Amino acid sequence: MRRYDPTEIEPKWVERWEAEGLYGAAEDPADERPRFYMLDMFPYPSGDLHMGHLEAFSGGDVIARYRWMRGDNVLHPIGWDSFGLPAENAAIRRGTPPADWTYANVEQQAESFRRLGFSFDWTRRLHTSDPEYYRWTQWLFLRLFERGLAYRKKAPVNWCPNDATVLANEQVIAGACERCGTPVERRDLTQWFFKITDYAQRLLDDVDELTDWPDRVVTMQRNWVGRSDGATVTFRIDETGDEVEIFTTRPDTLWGVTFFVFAVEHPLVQTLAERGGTWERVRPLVERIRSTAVAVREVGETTEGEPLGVHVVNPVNGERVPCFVAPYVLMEYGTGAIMAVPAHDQRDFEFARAHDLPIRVVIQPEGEERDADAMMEAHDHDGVMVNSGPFDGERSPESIANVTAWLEAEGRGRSTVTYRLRDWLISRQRYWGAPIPIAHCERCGEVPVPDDDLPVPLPEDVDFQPGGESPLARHPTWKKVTCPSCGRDAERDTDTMDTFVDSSWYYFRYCSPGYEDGPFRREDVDRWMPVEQYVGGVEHAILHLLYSRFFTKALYDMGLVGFTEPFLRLMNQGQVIFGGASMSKSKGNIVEPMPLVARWGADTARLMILFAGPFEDDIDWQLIAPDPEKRPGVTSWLGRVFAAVGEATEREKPDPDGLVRMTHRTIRGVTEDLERFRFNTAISKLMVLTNEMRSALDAGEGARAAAEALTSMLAPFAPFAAEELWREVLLHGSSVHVSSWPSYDPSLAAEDTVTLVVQVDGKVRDRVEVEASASEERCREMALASDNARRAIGDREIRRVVVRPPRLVNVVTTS
RNA sequence: GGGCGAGUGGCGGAAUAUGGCAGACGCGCAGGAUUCAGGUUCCUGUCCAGGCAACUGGGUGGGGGUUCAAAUCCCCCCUCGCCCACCA
Repeated sequence: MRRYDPTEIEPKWVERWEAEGLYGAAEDPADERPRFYMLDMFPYPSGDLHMGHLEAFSGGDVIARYRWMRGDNVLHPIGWDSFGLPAENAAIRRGTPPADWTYANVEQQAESFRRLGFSFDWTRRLHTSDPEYYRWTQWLFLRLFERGLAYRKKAPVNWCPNDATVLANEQVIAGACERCGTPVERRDLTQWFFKITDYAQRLLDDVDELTDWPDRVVTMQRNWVGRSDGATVTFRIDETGDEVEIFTTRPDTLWGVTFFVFAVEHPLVQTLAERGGTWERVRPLVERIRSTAVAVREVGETTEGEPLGVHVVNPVNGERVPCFVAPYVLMEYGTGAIMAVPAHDQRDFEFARAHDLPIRVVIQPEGEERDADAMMEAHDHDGVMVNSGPFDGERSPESIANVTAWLEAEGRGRSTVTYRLRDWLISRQRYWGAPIPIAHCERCGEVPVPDDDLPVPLPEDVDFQPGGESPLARHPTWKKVTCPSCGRDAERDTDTMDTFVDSSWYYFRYCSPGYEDGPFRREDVDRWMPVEQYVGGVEHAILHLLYSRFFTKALYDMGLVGFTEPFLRLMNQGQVIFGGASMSKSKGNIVEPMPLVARWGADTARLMILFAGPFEDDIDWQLIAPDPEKRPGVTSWLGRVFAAVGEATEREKPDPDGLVRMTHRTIRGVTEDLERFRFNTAISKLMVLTNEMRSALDAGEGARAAAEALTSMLAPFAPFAAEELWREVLLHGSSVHVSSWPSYDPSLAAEDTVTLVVQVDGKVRDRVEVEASASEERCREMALASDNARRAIGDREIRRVVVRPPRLVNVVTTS
């Protein structure tokens, strides 16, 4: 009999599978198998693989292998999201180029992936930091630029005055620079944006197609786009005659306006304050808020603010109300000015109370009398309009539409839709990213680099130390170019692109690896995509997925692809944590999978993490980690599988009837579980089958058919052990991973006898074996014949007998 | 503040989609066999209380409801987690 020794068998199969080229997706047009694109979110090469990678990629690999065995032509590619800030930080720390650190980590992760036995098609491997990849990132930028979807405008950035450098939000810790601890300031720089807001409505509408995405991700996408329906209303400044627009979702509260508030950045603030004679008091507030870095500006005092000394006239009733400037009004949303209705908006309410401003109730909740003086909080729900001139008595929410229609008819306002979504700021004042392929010419302005000149390469002789401008801007010669349009001296744009741009299209590139005439071939992409199954962390539930959806829609509009949503099904694995907290270097609680693999094998590591619980749930490694001195439970199970399959091959006898039925039931159950990502219960069913085989073998029976089926079903989960058994013990000529998924006979999978539960008044009193086909009448008889049931009934009268054949009978008595 | 999700043995979890035997499967633990010993492997037991047992009673965060029947459906509350948060 063969002992199970993972460290001996696993490296052998890694070599043989690669030599056999087992996992390539077939591009033969005559191949009529259904295509299945199984996409894992590609990793960032920040070191060796961590437990999160193990879980995510193990899940993806199970699906890919299962689909192969179901007869699909599977595309299961791998690549690296290899641009980004950590490489630059490592470069500063170690004084080596970001590329060295990055590609060393990539190689280590690639080696670990191989050792884990993932079924990747390595011929499609990509890295976003390779010139042959970012060439096409730049090409796509230019296509967006041509269509007006990439543009520049001023935007605030986080600035460290000590390092003289721009900081990403993640580099700002508690309002200070993560490197030197200096408080971060705000600066306004000209930045590149993608006009994702043009797609806001489509991004919202099309989530309805994403029926196989987790609900919470769909909800997050919806909330992030954040559509608000309301009205724009124009107010006039009494003292100056300036007109100011506001946006409101509650035009039905217009008669309750008792003051008016501007954002500190609003362009009229200084003029109005000077006119109102308040600039002396307003100025410090404005300057303080304006210089506060974005990453630092938090939810503050709702009541902070200063009067401007001027008034606006309410267009619905001609009332004159005072104007304020306050940080609780944001320039980025709506119009940067609001009408304040303290009776019906909590923030306005708090501000009014703090500044002793009047509060007027104009929406009464049904059947109540609200007294403004007695109110403890705003009433922001539905109700009946009062004190609202012609609209008294109207009920919200219908009143909102009526008031809006009236505003439009009267020319005092218009129906407006506002989105929370902002344009995507894609420029980074950083080195390790794809350079923005634009030249700045004094005469011609922003001039795109011609496609034939792509890629705009990153220079290698660069100073990474912080200070002054970005590393590319400091380079002595790199930025000097001749204008592609007029031929005069011009300068390259020295910003690089957000790494989210790189990751917004990588799944298209996998379809056309090495293609040199574009980012991808349309027929390749239309053949393989949309992605059938996408697997990755929920931390990408918003940005990465939204940006990818935006890219796909933009590419569709350009005629480059034939579909508008990139990912049909999405599955988010849970996080792997330790001791209730996320693993991190600073906490020193990182557990890496590869030492576990070295000791017990990849199959053990994969099974441990997949058996630990539902795929979407978090796993606390501290709770499932075995005693390091002891053999993990799943390893012992594989040992028992080896023993059982080995013994089964030595038997001449056929499988006993009970084992045959169990085998068919297991095939049915595991198949159903795999369709629903229920890896933990699938594995438990395989364990049950193993136990059943053991019993049969111990009873001197055969188990050969069960051994074949078990080995097949084990293949997606423990590919090495299954392959060893398949080829070396069951002696098949080719790999289990290209064999067929076992099928089941429904009549054999059905149970022949079942346990009939006999209840009296809802309490279980007996269990009786009946044939699965037992009739209602037969079940009733069996139940009433039960001694235990009769004893429980006693002398009480039977009022009713509920029969659910063949599983349950409930005898209801008079008690 | 808003949104979403989750609370089941000593532990991870199963049963929740479709109301019908709560605790599958595994870990751990206890006892036994093998072993010089540790580890390995195998067998038995393991929700709580009472009982030698048959069995009886209780039990899925708390409270209420619907139902012959609720871990599962409905309402209220508590706790925890995640996401978004001055969005007018």
